[in-house]
Amino acid sequence: MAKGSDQYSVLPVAKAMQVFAYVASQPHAVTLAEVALALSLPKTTVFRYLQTLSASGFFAHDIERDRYGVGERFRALAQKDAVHHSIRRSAEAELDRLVDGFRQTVNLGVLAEDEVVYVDIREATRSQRFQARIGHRHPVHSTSLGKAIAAFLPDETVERLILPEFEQRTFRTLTDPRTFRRQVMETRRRGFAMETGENEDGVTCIGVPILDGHGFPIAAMSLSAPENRMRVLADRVAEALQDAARRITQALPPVAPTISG
Amino acid sequence: MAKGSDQYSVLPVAKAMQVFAYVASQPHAVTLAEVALALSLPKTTVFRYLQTLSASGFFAHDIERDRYGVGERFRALAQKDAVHHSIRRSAEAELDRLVDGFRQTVNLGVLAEDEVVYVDIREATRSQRFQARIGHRHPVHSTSLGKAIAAFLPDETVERLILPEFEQRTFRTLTDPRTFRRQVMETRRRGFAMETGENEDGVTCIGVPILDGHGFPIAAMSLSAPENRMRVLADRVAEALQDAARRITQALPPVAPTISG
DNA sequence: CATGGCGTTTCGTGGGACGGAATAGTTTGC
DNA sequence: GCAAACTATTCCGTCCCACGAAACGCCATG
Repeated sequence: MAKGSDQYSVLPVAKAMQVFAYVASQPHAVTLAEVALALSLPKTTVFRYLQTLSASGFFAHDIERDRYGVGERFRALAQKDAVHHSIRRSAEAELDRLVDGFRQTVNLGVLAEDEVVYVDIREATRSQRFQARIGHRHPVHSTSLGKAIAAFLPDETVERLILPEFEQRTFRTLTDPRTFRRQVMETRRRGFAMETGENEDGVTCIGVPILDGHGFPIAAMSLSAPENRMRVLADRVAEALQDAARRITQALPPVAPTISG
Repeated sequence: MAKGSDQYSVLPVAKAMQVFAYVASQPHAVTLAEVALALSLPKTTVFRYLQTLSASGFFAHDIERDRYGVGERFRALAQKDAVHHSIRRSAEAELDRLVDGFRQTVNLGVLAEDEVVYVDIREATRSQRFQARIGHRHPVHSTSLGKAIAAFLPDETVERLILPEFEQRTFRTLTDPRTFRRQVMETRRRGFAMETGENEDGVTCIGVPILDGHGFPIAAMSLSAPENRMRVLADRVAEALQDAARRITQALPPVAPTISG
């Protein structure tokens, strides 16, 4: 039970987290007095933390019984994190294997707010000048990650992703919705997506979806290489990516419920 | 996004929870600058919160990449809460049904640190003088809840529950380990546990285990009544409890992984 | 070599977190 | 049925420490 006195720790926050941990770990909804006693904190202080945590939706205050429990906001966050975490965790080993095998940059991405978010990136070289960074967002239509995911989404969802104005990121970016639809069909058929300098000049990508147990594309994985390099590697890369994606699907925890759409 | 300025809110805590929510909702590990920008908070402040949350184990600080993500402590809590929550939630309707049907107090309990913890209680009458309260703990050997759970636990675990000195709560409490073992066998055979004034004078209980998909007793449910009342009801109560428990098992989310033993 | 972006550290200030004590409201127990 | 004991809530004065601007140092970038 570290006191959290690490130079920069904010005491109210550290103590509130103690309260948080206690409440979340109990099998039952708790009372103010119980928490104060268990943590040896003044009840006024605990009272304020409970109020604060309830006000922000992390706790639920059952007025009737005057008891505090974990709230839906917390559960929603936990659920979201669990999904993301299991994706990253299951993909780890395969990303390493790919970067070792091809000596090229490998990306893991998910769809969020209709954009591709880079979630993990393994660089082969130090010259990362043109690479994306973790957390960066790129359009769906200009990336192999985006195309790979879109291809395995229900048609309605794909239509929603089609913006009136697709951003022209390079002179090669395909901005015509009809072209996009055709590529989606093509990707769905052959199982992997391609992108040649449409997102970043001189860089080519091959991407594959990562499907959950229900066949839903919860993420995608891509390998990017300079155009001339990729010309040689393409076939082997496509093969390797698809194999890796299959193994990741296997490694995923059984039936991630994905409660909220 | 309520500011959480509800009279008693502690600002540092409220803001730290904003940080918490942001980090947990992102699919990727985040940087200090990203959080500060996203939440429009001064980076010094965010820095301190991230430090505090990392120090307390809720966040994991990846020093290598200087990124913050959700930590294992948080996941463990979330997991624990999810299990407890799903038990309570699945049992709710059945508890109500039982209390309505028999007009007697109904209890829901789980095992924690080798004791029975009351997790939900529905009182039929106002005279709650002798009843347990939510969060209270009673011994395994003197309650029908405890016996019901013990009966469906692996033998090794049952042995661990047997203390050198079983507490004598009433003059009827059975304190002999051999008697306890015999009752456990008996309970396992017939599917429900009985307890007559062994925990509280004049009160008799019948308890049944609530099993998860693997047949593991994750909780138990009991109905308590005055001895003379129970004499009449016993058969019907045992029947009803077992039916209810079966339905709760059905209502439980598919395969609660129960990651940690 | 210069520039910008980042995380870390410092520091002085003032607001607000703190907790004891008083209040109010409810249950317990005789 | 009244007193005692418990609870959650409110009040208030003190003093601490959370705050955030600014400075610093460290890579990367170009």
